[in-house]
Amino acid sequence: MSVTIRDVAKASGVHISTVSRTFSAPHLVNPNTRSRVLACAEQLGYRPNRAARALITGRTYNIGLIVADIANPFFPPLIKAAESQARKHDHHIFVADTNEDPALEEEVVRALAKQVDGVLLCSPRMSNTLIEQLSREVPLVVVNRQIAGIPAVAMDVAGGARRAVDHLAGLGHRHLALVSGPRGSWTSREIRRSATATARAANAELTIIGPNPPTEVGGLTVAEDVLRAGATAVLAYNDLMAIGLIEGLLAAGAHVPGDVSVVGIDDIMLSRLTRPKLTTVATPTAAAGRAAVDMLLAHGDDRRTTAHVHLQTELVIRDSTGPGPGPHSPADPGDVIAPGGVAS
Amino acid sequence: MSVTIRDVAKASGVHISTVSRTFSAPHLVNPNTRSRVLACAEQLGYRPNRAARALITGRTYNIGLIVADIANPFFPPLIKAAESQARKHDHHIFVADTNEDPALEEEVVRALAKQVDGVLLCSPRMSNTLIEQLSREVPLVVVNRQIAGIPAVAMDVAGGARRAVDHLAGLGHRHLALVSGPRGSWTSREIRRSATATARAANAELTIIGPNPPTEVGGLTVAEDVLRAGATAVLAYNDLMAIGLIEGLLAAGAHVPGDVSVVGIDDIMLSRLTRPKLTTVATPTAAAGRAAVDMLLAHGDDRRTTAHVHLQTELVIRDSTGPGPGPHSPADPGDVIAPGGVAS
DNA sequence: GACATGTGTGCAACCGCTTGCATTAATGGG
DNA sequence: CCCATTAATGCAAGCGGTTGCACACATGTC
Repeated sequence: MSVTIRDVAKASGVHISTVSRTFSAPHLVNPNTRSRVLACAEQLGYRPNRAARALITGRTYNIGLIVADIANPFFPPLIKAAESQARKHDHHIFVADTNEDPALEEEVVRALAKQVDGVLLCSPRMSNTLIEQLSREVPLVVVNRQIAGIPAVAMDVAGGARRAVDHLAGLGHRHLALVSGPRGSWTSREIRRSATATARAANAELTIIGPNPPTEVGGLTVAEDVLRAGATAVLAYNDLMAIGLIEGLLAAGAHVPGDVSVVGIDDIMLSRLTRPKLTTVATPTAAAGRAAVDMLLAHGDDRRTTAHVHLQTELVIRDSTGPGPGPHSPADPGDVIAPGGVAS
Repeated sequence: MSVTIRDVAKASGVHISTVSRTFSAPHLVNPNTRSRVLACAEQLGYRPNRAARALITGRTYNIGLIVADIANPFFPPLIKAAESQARKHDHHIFVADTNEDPALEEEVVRALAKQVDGVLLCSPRMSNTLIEQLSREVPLVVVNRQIAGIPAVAMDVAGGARRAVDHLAGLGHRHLALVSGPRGSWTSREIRRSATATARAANAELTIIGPNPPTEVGGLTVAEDVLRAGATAVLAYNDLMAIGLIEGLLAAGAHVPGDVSVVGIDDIMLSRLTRPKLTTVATPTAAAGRAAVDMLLAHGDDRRTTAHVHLQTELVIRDSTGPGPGPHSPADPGDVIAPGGVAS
């Protein structure tokens, strides 16, 4: 069927081991022989079988990339960057979608383990202990998570959340809401921790709503909760939820940012295109994808140090945030702040 | 390092071939032996090495999925559906991004060929002859392309384009523009063919602008061309371009749909969220992903018939299209149709 | 009781490739 | 001219599995 090393050996009149060396250790073969072998290989269309090679070398030149939801716009830029970086190093990537299901994550890591040199676990939902255990079976790099002893690339969402809350408080909002993300998300915990501390420092009230599925629908369905809580500004776990939330608020008759300000996180492409344009915390997803691949591939060289890469985030102020009720025009209890009939 | 079939054999006191059969032909081994082997395997954490198995069986249980641009919102739902469907059949998928580069497509197919049972070529940009050639090296299914002898799943974009043009003509637009997609795209050719024929039948003028990169920027940059051409309605190759185009039109001072109506194709998630909401031709991307995987996996059974699956599209009318100048208020040559100072 | 039949297991070759070791030829030094 | 080096290649084992074949044993049949 397919052309193997034996065919090339036969065609060029050398032993298969010489053909093998021509490709994997060229300096060991005589230049003349080498070029003859290469010519034959070229002519026959020979391509080394990586799986066969991996069997003996232990290196597959494959990487596993596991994400919670491919269709979540946060991930495609990360996947794209990782794939591109991987191919620069002659690696291919398996992509698996775990549907936000921790059990599926474990299953997929194990299923992939034998065919990859390592796995990138992006925003994993499983427990730290399980991740530690898996990392003994296959090299792991986690993205958006921090676990002692596991190489990681994390984005500074805590700093982003702090700046977002400060921004809102600075606009005069005294009652904030945090629409949190899915259970098991390290990012969500970080945001919550940072937002809580920052709100307290700014002397603002913070209502936490969640956990919620990190989707547009997840945001849409909490619009009522936000209004009922009387918050005039909201930080959402991600842009998708923020956008859904805005839809929900508008549907309920509340204006954005007139009645309620909304900040998202991620700065997905979408966020520049909705109306109002979304104020959000930009996360460097492409850089994270590249960095994660680099760490995974470098990891073999130096098992002693487990690096933790930290990437900065940035608050991008657009049109979904505006001044709050402020001290001089306080929203009295009982005031209707939206045609939806919700009291602040 | 890793636990192999030999470890299990030793632990359960049988020959490796019996262990092998326990997993790949259970009916051939005595129930008692089988359960003993399974118990040992379980206890040792044994997992068959698929690459090793593939070496001898020729089945890798992997699929290659090649797309032009992962970050293009059209693809993620397709990838997600394909991945999910593949895993239902116990297959894993490699994802490769070719950056709209035909040469890279060829390279990637060849690089992946040995490690997969087949490749899904989504919206390929390379030539038919090259695809035919590659399909002799590895089972191929093409998505959004039709080539005799190659299994394909195609969406009825021609029908979609027809309905879109009819919609616009029906609104009274006499001068349409088609913002076409990238060179090498079958979809783009289909749209062009269908739009041209439909416009002629409707007795409307059609200006073709392109080829263009199928991105938001690609749409944005042709806004001026559209205005200069004097078209009052536009069909874009995809939603991303349509959205970029709308941005460009608004920036140039033209109203949408007041001055120019815009129709996209794909109905990506984004299109419901922009303002104005985009009128578009919805394509069944998830269904396409599933169907493509099914065809690839079924293909082995029945090499004689090369199926071509055809999926319907649907015109979704939202807010980016409106009445044209109509017969009673024609836009005279010289009329300024937009503050941008463009004559129709 | 001889014989075909079937069941469960072991043996060994093999998938495509790598690699330690042995072998041979060429080279240089004394 | 002999010996130690070095360079280039061949040989064969083995990576983790699968599978055709042979074998041993238990059954059922007449």
